[in-house]
Amino acid sequence: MVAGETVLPVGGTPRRPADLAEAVRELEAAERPRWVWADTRETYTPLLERGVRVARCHDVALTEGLLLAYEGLHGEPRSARAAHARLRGLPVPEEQPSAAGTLFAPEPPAAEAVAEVLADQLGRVAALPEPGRFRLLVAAESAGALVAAEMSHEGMPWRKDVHDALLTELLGPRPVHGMRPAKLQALADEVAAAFGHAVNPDSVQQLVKAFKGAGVALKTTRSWELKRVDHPAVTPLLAYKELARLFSAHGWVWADQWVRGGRFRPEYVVGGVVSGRWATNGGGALQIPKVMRRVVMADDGWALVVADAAQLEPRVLAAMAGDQGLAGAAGEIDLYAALAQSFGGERANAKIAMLSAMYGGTSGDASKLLAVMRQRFPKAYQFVEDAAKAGEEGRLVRSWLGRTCPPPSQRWRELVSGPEGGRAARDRGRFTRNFVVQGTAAEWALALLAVLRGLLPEPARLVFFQHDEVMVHCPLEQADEVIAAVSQAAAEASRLLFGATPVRFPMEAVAVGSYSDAK
DNA sequence: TGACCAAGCGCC
DNA sequence: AAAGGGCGCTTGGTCA
Repeated sequence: MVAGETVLPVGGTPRRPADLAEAVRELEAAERPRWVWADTRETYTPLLERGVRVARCHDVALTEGLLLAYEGLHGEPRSARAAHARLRGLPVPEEQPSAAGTLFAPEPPAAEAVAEVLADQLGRVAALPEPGRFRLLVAAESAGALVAAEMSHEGMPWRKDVHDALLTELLGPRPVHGMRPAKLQALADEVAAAFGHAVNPDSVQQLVKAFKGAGVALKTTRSWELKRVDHPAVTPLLAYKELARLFSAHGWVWADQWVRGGRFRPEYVVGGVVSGRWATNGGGALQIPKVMRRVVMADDGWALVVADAAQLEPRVLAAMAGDQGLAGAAGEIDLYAALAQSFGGERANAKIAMLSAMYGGTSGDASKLLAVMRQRFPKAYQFVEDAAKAGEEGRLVRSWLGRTCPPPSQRWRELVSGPEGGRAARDRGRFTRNFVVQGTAAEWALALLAVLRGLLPEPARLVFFQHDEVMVHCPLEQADEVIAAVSQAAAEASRLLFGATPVRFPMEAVAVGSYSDAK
């Protein structure tokens, strides 16, 4: 083991065994400790490659990030090295943007340094007003890091042959490098023909110019704006845009880069979004077009169990705000239907009211419906209004477990006191209004993942997670057990976050052969 | 040539 | 079904 490698069980002595993976395997089997390490992906991935899995960990860097954000220091370097330097009053090293981009990765911090930072972190958590909630957040975030590393290792089943057939059907056969596929080229030619001259449909400038020449003034070439234009180029152009995106973002080149051995292996970035949602680094795993779902197929004799949390955000709001009326509606499977009677019997209006409250919408009937919401569900209404007000005033807001939004930038402070200040304030108000809901929904989903991971029978594996949706790949005969595990995990996640609440969090799972059959 | 930005659109 | 917030990614285009 390299000197300075940092793996230690909580309460134990730092260990530097000759064979790290074997040592972890043995200790895990004997004691099931909560492993502490500087960075889960770095340390856990090599363990997974040796077939070693662990149940629990404490990720020092992720925890530091959560604590710094809580302390109003969002964006400060959060690595274990940086945390240790801060603790010792030494100069804090710059955050490495990405290990891949650097020739010489910084030396990992010594186990003793990690132990010091851990002790400091536990102390900072204990001093918080709600230490129990924050501990749950730290545990969930760390469990998420385990899941992320495991999902990258396992990969999502991806049938390259089906993918190729789909692309060929939609675009024509794979073209030689640098050329457009036949159907894409045909659409580009149609666009050009409609204008009577050559136009590159990928160039905004050329398109705006061409439309101008045809007597059509466009502000943008967004598809919703094009749809309102009466010109023969519009239909082929819209078709072109849709297919061009498939070709460039999820086409053959993408597959060559990201799909190996029948698996798509993206790198997930835990806590990559300020609200606590995950991001991905390359591969666009969270933006797989719906039309491509048919390419995700279970292995022979296996099934995909797919589940998404229904109407998660309004349920989260109902539980957080402690609004009795709303919580009652959130006790039903269809929350919006249960709200309909409060909004003139219109389910659609109930939905607009809820979404406008959570996102700060103002369009159409929103203000009228919000007035109803304010009167019928005052605590829920007040909850998001308070979050918005805090944001507008430059204050911080926190999720249910304590994830904290970034403070306003210096630029924002300048803007707010200027002539356009109202706009900037309202923008931040919408952000913080949404943050408290989206952030809490994200931590509910993390808790679900953490629990579900522990309930899955061997050899079932989590293979995909997208904000409020999970996918498990398992042998056919385990499908029923996995489906039950999903709803059990949803119930447990709800209990962990909110204790006894009338709010239900339905998560109905289905077993399918192909992802496209899940909805 | 590479770095950077804006537009546009995919997902939740 | 919208509305809103959050992202990643590709292309074209500009600038040094």
